[in-house]
Amino acid sequence: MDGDAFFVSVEVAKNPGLRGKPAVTGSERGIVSALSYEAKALGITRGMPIYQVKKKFPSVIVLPGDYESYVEYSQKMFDIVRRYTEMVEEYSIDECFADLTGWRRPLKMTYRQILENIQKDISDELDISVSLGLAPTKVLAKVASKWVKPRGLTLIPGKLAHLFLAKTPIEKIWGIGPNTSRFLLQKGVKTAYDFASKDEAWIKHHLSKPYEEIWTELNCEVVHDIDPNPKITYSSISKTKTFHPPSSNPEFLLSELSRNVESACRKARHYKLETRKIFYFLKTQSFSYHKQEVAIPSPTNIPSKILSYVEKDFLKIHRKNTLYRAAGITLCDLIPEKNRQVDLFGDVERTEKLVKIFEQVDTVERKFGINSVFLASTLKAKREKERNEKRDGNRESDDKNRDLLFL
DNA sequence: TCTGGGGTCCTAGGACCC
DNA sequence: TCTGGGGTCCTAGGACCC
Repeated sequence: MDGDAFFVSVEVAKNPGLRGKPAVTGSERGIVSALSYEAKALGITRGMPIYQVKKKFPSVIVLPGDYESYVEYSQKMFDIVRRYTEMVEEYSIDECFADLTGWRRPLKMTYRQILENIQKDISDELDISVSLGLAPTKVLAKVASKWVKPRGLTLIPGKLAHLFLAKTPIEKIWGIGPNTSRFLLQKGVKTAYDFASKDEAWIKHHLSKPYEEIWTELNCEVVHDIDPNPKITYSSISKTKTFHPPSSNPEFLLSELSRNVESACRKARHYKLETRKIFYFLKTQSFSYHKQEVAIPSPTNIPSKILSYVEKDFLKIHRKNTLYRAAGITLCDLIPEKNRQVDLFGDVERTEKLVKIFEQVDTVERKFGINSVFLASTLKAKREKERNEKRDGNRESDDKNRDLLFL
């Protein structure tokens, strides 16, 4: 199941006055995240810069993303699918896989009827539309769900798969990107059918495991099972922010990093994870990265600790007279908090104090909103963000009109 | 397409071990 | 000093997804 122009559909559901109009979301990011079918008809595409949309298509309604609503609708949408089977895997905010095997008899419906009911429930109750595809494997189900959009409902029985695959260009297959498509095209493989009909030895010889698995699934044999377990952990957490205008000011850049570190750590604490290795970078105007990796001696999710490592060799990556457009951080090598080990050479007492302080920060934020407490080193970045929001006329931050506290 | 933000998995090759 | 054979772990980087 795949939501149709999901973010925009939710905006329309929240504000029916938008229905039938060309609209896009993403003004807060500067590029189009999602677009209504009317906007698509005008020639707007995903990823198009917002300023271009405004200039070329002044009639288009440009909206900032409202992630909380999208999550809410997403959950309701998946809960509706769960009325028909518990085997639902939430794949992304607007997509899920569901295993309907064996449910025809208990539900007294054909597979088509089950899909029709899911589609109708979602439409009636949430006022958004989805496209559905039914097939013997995930890779084929993806083909099916994209076959007709919006409000599509496509069944691909294994025996008829070849008919669909013959009409599907190889680059449209889930997991086959531009690079592999180019390679396959050179080898004369143009359609998904060409690919699926190669023999196994050919696939093994030319490609790696993930592509072998796609090949198997295109041939109707299941490799990727449906996993109904909710995601409870991460192997990495990253936060990146592009700012404009670009800057070479080290204090400003550090404060942008500081803000990213804080928000990455907030997420890590929420999932009770600690990092053993961080990776941070500055992105230049020419889209190259000046990056640095640091091993953290004792795992942590405390921003001030991590920041001290960032500050230590920040100057190694920062070059004078270079304009940077973005800064980012990734917490890698995440392990569960309970495995915390004390750093023999670190300041144990201070660390324990910091842990307690940030427990309180989390409590304060739960009560007064995210960013009601932040590091002083983040201040510059905060000011910048507020200026931009004022300029762009976006929704104001939750932390407006509130006393600012910082450590 | 002048270009955001957040992830995952796989492979090759080096270091190191018995 | 020169030699065999087998295995694991880690890291960097590529490719892909939404």
